Amino acid sequence: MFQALADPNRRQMVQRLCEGPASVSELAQPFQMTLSAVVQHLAVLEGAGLVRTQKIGRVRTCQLDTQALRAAERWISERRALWERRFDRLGAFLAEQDVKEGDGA
Amino acid sequence: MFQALADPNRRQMVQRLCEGPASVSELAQPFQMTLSAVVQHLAVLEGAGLVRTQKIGRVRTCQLDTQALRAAERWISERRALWERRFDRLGAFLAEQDVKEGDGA
DNA sequence: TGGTTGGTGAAGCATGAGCTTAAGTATCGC
DNA sequence: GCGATACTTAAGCTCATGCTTCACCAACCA
Repeated sequence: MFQALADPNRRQMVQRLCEGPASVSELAQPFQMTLSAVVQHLAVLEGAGLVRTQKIGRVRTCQLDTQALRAAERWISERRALWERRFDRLGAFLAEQDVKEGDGA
Repeated sequence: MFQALADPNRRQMVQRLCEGPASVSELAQPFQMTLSAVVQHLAVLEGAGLVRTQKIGRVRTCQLDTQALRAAERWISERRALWERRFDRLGAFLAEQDVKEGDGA
């Protein structure tokens, strides 16, 4: 999942898909690379659950699936919150220590 | 940044650092790998701005820096929101297409 | 019907990521 | 001072990743 978002090209594809569904060729258009390469990136994104695709006739249409994005967002925000809460506690503790220091000794 | 979080070992380190600062050796303890390898992971995390470290005497202490986490969170949530807003506008239509495709043909 | 378009699949190649070993440096405790 | 501790640095090895080429199939359309 993070693996999938690690590549700049794939992030750009996600970016593109934010603006609406696209066929494989449309998705490949802004890139220099081969259609083959694009399809491989697409496979990674799909494997990570970031993108869903369906083929109609000979054209495969891709769109974002926000489930995985949600999961990633949650992972990050949980950890951030955890650390920041800890930091607050530490801050309070240090402040208290300070008070005691300045006061007692 | 996403690159840095792409590796499971590094995510585990981040996890560990959520619970408080740690020295390099402490951080390395749960892993099978060499201290060297851990330091290399640490360098990646630090390079991504996820971790800050300072060396006192001969021990280097590491702690989370939530700035980068915040940035990642923002990137994801912006894109998710963008797509979901779009989905709301187009949603009924696309969903209907989906149903017809998957069901009828 | 046959050419063009849109995508698929496999093979191969170059680079980089993740790890190890090994040797080195700076501190700490005795 | 001297050995142990806590890293640091460099080199090398292996396997995964990102890409290309090429052959191929399937649908569209003139």
